[in-house]
Amino acid sequence: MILITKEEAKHLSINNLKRYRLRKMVLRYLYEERFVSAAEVSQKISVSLPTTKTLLDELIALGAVMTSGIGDSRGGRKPALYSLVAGAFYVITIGIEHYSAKIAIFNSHNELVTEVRTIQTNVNHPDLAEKLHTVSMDLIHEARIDDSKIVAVGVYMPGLVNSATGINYAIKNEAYQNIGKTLKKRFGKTIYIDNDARMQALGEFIFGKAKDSRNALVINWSWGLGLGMILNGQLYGGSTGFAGEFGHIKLEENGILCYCGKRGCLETVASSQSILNMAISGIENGTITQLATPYKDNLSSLKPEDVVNAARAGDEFSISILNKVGNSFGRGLAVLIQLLNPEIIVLGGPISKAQQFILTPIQQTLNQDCLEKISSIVRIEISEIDDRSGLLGLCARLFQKVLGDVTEVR
Amino acid sequence: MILITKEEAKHLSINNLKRYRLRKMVLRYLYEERFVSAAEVSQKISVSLPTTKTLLDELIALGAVMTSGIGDSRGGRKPALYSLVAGAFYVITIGIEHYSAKIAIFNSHNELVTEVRTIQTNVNHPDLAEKLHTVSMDLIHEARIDDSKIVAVGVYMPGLVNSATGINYAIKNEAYQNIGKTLKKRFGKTIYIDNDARMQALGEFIFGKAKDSRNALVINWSWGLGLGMILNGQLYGGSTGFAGEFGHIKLEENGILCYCGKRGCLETVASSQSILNMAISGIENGTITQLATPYKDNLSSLKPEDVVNAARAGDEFSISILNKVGNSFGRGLAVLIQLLNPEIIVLGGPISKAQQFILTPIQQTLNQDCLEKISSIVRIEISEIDDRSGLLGLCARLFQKVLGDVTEVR
DNA sequence: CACTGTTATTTATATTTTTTATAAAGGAAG
DNA sequence: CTTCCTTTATAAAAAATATAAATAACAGTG
Repeated sequence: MILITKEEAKHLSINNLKRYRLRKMVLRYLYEERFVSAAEVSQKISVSLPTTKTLLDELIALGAVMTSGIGDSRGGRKPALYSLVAGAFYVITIGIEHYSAKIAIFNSHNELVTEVRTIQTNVNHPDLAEKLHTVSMDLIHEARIDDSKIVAVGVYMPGLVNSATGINYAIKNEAYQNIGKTLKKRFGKTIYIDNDARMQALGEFIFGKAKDSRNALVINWSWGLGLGMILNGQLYGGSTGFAGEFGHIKLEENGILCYCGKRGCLETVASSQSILNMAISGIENGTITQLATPYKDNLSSLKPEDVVNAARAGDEFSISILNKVGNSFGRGLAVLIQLLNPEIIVLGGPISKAQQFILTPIQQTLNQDCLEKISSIVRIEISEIDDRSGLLGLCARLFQKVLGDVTEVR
Repeated sequence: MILITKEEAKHLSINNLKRYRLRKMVLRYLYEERFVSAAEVSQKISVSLPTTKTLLDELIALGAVMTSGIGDSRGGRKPALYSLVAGAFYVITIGIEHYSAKIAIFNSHNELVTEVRTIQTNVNHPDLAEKLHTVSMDLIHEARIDDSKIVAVGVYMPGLVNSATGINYAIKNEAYQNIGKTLKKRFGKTIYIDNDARMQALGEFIFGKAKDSRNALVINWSWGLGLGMILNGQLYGGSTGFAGEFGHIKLEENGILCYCGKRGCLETVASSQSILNMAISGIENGTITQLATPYKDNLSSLKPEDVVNAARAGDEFSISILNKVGNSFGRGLAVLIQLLNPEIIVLGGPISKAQQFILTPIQQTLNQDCLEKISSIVRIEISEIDDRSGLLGLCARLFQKVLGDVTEVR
């Protein structure tokens, strides 16, 4: 076995432990950099070139690494390049959403090796874990993957998820609070569970707009306001994994009642639902708008996206709604910026697709509410990968766990 | 030299680099643990006992480490204990406050080896750097410290300090925006500059109430509201060192005008100044209060501490003021808790000394504004070391820098 | 107080790694 | 096309490190 558990690693002799750690460092570096020369690896892991070579040779013998051509030189002999074998390791990623779940398998080049299969279900489904396992097995067989090469299974889900324990405290059904335990039994692999917004944030950090930003905030702007944070280059989850409850910070003393039971939560004035509420009451009151004709007698089919599209088509009423919502959202964002001084904020979800109709009012509010020195350095951008950032983030997180966290390695 | 610069380390051969890193790891471990056996060191640095022994012997020969007695055993031969020599390294810590500066020197046991000398001055003093240097030199001589054993000089100051560059963007005077540069010239040592609230947070994290809490918030509750954050066990400064502007988050849409130019900042309703304002207007309006007699004709000498003391003596009016301020503060704190899910919040500064008179209204507001799952796990405590947490934090930070950040060491 | 079990320390040997030297491969300049 | 320089690759010598075995120190027990 190339990778072993922490428990097994404890029983290794000093020499074997060193070897194992070096191997993991090499694998981690190859995972992150794709094509590297032996000299670069040697530099990175602070080990002489001959030993680096034997390490690489061992990994080649184990089938995890391969040589792939020769690189460019800046004056001397061209180096042989090494890379991870794409099929050396696989991870299964599962994204649980409100009424559906996505399942997909990635290889060690972060490439999808299966379709993203979507199943209709919900968090309280009686045999969710079993269903997820069955579908995963189907995918493994279809893609003809050797089961032993699956190194980890990851799940993201909404709610208050403590990734250290895998327990979701927002779910009433006790059996599914701790779905990790059930999955562990079924899969017999390393299981990792985290919150959906956090995995999206990691996806943006590694593959998206927040790449290379050590301090980034990613907000999924939809029915709720999911916030994932990258702080000091690390995913931040808080002491019990509940960090990022951006939608339920209270900005109005006597605001609208939120479904969480509190009053004046940001979600009550800056979510998809608030957009719908405003649109519906406007249509009912006979406001002139493009939305009136198609939806007047069919209010229940009105979706937030429709308001966004109408705004893009020039509908003044829709623009004013987005303006209001943007201002409210901006007030919350200003708080975040003052507290965390991020260098980038990435917005995802349907509302973010309103582009300038939403960015302009946000910026307006930030100018009002923030210290100039702090707000002037932050970039606000719209995600380009928010349909898959969660699964990608999960994929990256799993490989981080399996190949060693940068922060873990001593 | 036991410690060298990063630049020098780059020119080391692989073997010497390894040796150097191991030495630093040993020193760091001894700095953190005080008394350890060779076996423990060996474990910690993943190196065999014989080599650990030679490492320790070398460090003893260099005068940085000494044996100090023997430890307890659980059945076998008692181990020889090793510890850092107290006088092996020293750091100079400088705390710049609004109208004064504190200077003190600590040894590698985090012990003060001089008095804490206070000089009257302010950030815009024409020759602040020179004065600080002169006083430091006096202290060095008085304590008979060998100058070569001073390994770093640290400064904390209020404002928007970027600790990576040492520049303070809140100070108008350009020459003193970058006091680090001037100090570097004078001292010729590693200079570290950071924000006051952050250093207090680190002090609490390492020596105070937040010890062993990986996610802690420390608030200095005084004229301003200084926030320092420990997230994932690391000090958090944001992308440009401006994180923690808790006092200037906007919670009231049309609130009081703040000196920062914005309206409705938390500081306008939850700082020392707001306590004074309420007390003064109450006294002027003839409210019955213990404060009336001593201060009626002498309002300018009224201090926030007086209100706190009156409350403790049972003065209803003062209690009601603290109640209001506690509620306002609680609203801000609720936002912090929802976003960051800390396990402890440590309050320092004069207002925090009001104990239950302020904790009760805070808790009340938290119950209203927070999700129960998040607020129920957070402990709110009053600092016991807030008169010296800043210098202590700075001392720890300097040794972290010099002996290698845990996160830096690979 | 001798005996046994346990842990710490030291020494000798075996193993691993680095260093140094040398060869091979390629680029740049004349 | 040759020479010189730089970089990579490999082999052999030298140094550093780990392992294992031996010794020392101590606690508990009969």
